[in-house]
Amino acid sequence: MSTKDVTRTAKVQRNTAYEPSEIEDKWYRFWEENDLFRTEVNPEKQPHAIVMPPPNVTGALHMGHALQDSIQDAVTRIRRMQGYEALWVPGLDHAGIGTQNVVERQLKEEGTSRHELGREAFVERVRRWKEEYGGRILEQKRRLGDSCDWHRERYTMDDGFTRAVQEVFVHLYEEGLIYRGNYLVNWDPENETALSDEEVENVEREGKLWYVKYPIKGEDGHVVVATTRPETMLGDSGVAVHPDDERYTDLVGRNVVLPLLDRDLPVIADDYVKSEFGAGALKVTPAHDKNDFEIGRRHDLETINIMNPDGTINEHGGPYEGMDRFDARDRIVADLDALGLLVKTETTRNTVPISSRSKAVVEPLISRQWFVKMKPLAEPAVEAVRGGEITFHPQRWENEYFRWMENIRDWTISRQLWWGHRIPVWYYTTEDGEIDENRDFVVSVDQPEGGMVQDEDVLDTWFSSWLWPFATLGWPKKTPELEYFYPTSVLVSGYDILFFWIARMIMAGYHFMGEKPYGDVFITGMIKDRQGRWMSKSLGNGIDPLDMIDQYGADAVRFSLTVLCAQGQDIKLDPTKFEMGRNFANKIWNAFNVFGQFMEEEKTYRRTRSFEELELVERWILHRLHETIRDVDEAVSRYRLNEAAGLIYDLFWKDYCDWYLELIKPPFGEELEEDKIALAAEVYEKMIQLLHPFMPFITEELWSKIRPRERLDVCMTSSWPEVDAAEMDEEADEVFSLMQELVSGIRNIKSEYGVALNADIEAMVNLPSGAERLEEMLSTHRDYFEKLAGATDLMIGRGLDRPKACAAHVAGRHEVFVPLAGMIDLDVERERLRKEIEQKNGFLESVRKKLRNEQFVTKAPTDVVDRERQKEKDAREELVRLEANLEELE
RNA sequence: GGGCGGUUAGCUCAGCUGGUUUAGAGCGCCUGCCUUACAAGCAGGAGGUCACUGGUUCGAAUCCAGUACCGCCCACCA
Repeated sequence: MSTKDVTRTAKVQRNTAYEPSEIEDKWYRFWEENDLFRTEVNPEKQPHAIVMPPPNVTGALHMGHALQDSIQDAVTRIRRMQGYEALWVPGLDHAGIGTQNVVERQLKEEGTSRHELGREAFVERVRRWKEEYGGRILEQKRRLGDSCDWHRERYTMDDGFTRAVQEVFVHLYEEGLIYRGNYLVNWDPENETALSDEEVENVEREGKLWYVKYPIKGEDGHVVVATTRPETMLGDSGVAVHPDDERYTDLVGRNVVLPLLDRDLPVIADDYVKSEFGAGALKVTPAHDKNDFEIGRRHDLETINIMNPDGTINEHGGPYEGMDRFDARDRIVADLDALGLLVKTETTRNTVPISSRSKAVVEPLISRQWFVKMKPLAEPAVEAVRGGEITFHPQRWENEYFRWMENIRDWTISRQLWWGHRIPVWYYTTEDGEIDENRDFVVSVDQPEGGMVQDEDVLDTWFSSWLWPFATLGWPKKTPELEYFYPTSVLVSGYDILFFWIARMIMAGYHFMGEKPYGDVFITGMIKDRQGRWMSKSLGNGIDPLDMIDQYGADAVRFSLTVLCAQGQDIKLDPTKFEMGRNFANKIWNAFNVFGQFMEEEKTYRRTRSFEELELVERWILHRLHETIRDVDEAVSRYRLNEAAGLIYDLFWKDYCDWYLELIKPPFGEELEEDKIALAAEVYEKMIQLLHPFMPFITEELWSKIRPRERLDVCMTSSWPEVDAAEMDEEADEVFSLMQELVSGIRNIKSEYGVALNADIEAMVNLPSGAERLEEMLSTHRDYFEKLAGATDLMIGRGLDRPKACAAHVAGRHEVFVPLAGMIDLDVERERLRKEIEQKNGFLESVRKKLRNEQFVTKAPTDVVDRERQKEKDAREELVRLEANLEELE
């Protein structure tokens, strides 16, 4: 039976079992079809904007998205309810290498390749692929309940974005911040493209260190060099030793002979060489090692590139030409061994650079690429964070940011791919159609002159996504949106893309907008598996959020993730964690029935009593509600959403359900008074609002049931609850808390004596003299003791005599006696009391210790001391009572 | 080699600017309840020398220093 078909009898509002799937799609469609996520430039309202980290077009929803979206959506929904014009910009990233690989794999299955297709056809193919499959992830995000403004969905390769990217390139070039040159770059032989430093992972691996003899030219003897990559010797152009190394002083300036190729290599002296490493001599391969490149430059050594883009050895490799680099390595080692030139082989651990995309070993290779000078961009971005204009949450990430920014290196932005933004650089051609290297290139968005050809390369994907916060709002056009929503409010992302994206956006923001892209950066932890490992396809340890939504409901998934998301800590996740959220959703759902079952359809229940006229538990629950609203606001303002969610959870479950509802609930067969329904619904409604940002679907459904509504009166656009000091009541809080303790005391006694919780019993509440007001308040609510503890025969008074055979519970200066005729086991009771006395004594002793300490009494603030004194007094009185009770039993 | 994070109940984790914290939650465990909102629940309970060693302080799970183990990030040692 679906919720829509709930039987509507005279008493109408009764929920059937909670079934998330029955309400989630319905409400999402409602919100979207009624354009409720839509934002506009509205000068009447304060803007609040979040840009969604754009997922890859090839991507599928994973737990990281679910976590980050839960947070972004919660913040967006809170702000919307608080009256902000709350924009959350969705979008997609074209993901150059990733997407190209996906389509290439597809082509391979079809028995063809991109090269067979040709560039134009291939790009068209990718475009079609994107139309068909791309952006499925955004569909999936709708199932989470993301309240993005879909009208503003952007794509890093849409027309506007493409324009923005090209203009940025031209702009930076004109400023002298983009340059082209031949440098040693990270080369991915698998994808045959250059990579930025950030795209290279350094992985520690077991490796080998080979010691090789290089014979000295013209005499016997040799120099021993050590290498982890023997194949690079084909490109050696020198051997370096330390200038102070006396072993080699004579050799400097002379030549050694490169084995296998019989090439002469000069021996040079350079500070870089560490004499204590290996034999103290270093083979220098300028074309294939960063340090060697520098040494080569210093000593004017030849740069010999021995490798083809696909990782095979090229014509400079002599007999090894055409071999794969790793085959060549094996062969060279064997050949050296055969020649007696291999001294020894050691195993070592060394770090190997790996392409983060293809996982292929990255090769340092000389090639002509485009670079961005980063230092000038970094400076204002560093200043912004240092000066507090941008704040990271948690703040410790700022250190990581500074460390990277302060050591920033130039950014290799050209990629030898087909899928991506073409570099807006144009070349003149010679008569045979080749690029004319003798004429200067032209940097321009549009083709400057007929016949000129555009640079073949595309730009690093991040070169477009770093513009995300303003390009999504229309930049480079000066749009009203840009004016209104920029700078955005907060960026929510994981630390894995701190350098790739977050830092670069800050640089781009200042450089192109002259202003920060966002004021706060919320860095989430990463989702790991139960054992703390990264979730990955290869390990098969991923948890699919869509499965979890099917199983537990989107609200449960969101709520659980939010609670688990504490201050940047990684989350070790396993599916049972979602039970917490599901159980809570179920609780919320069922709690409605307690009063809902008495509500008549199409009737609005409005409280008629003033606050003063309410009964104790009602004043108390309102007090707790407003306290919670206050605390939630405070937590949210500091981005402590886990705390906010926890506060509401406790209020709803511990206070509202366990105490308040239990007390107002009428006995079976009786009605709930209208005015009580009204208050129950009032508090429930406020809690539903507080919960809505975290659990949007269930709250929306229940919102619609609490009272008759206009069609568009939905929870998501309702006004965020506000603290009402007039409905806070410290006295009610104190008295009710005491009542709770006394009830717990009675329950404990019943449980210890094996008396059923619902069994009727007699009880006496004994109050200290002078507590007339308290006595009166408790007496007015003697039914509380009956309902919650089964104390049907209750006496409340001051200075009461302790009955003979009874169990007692002491609560400060108050106590409750439970006469259990014929049931009291003196031993059990003595044991109970002794245990309590012992505990209390320990506590009293710890308090007294403090008070005996003169330093404490004189130095600690008076309110702290007073509090300790009060504690001592209370504990003493409590002990007196406990002991008196014990004596009665002796 | 530098830097960061973690170490709190059987498990997973909260615990903010030091003082109502002889420390909380969820799960698990024990006892009793199918009490007409909810067994995805209710009531009661057990369980912790807050990793270790020092220090600061009247007072430390909380601040500082060091140690140990676990994890992460960065770095050009062939």
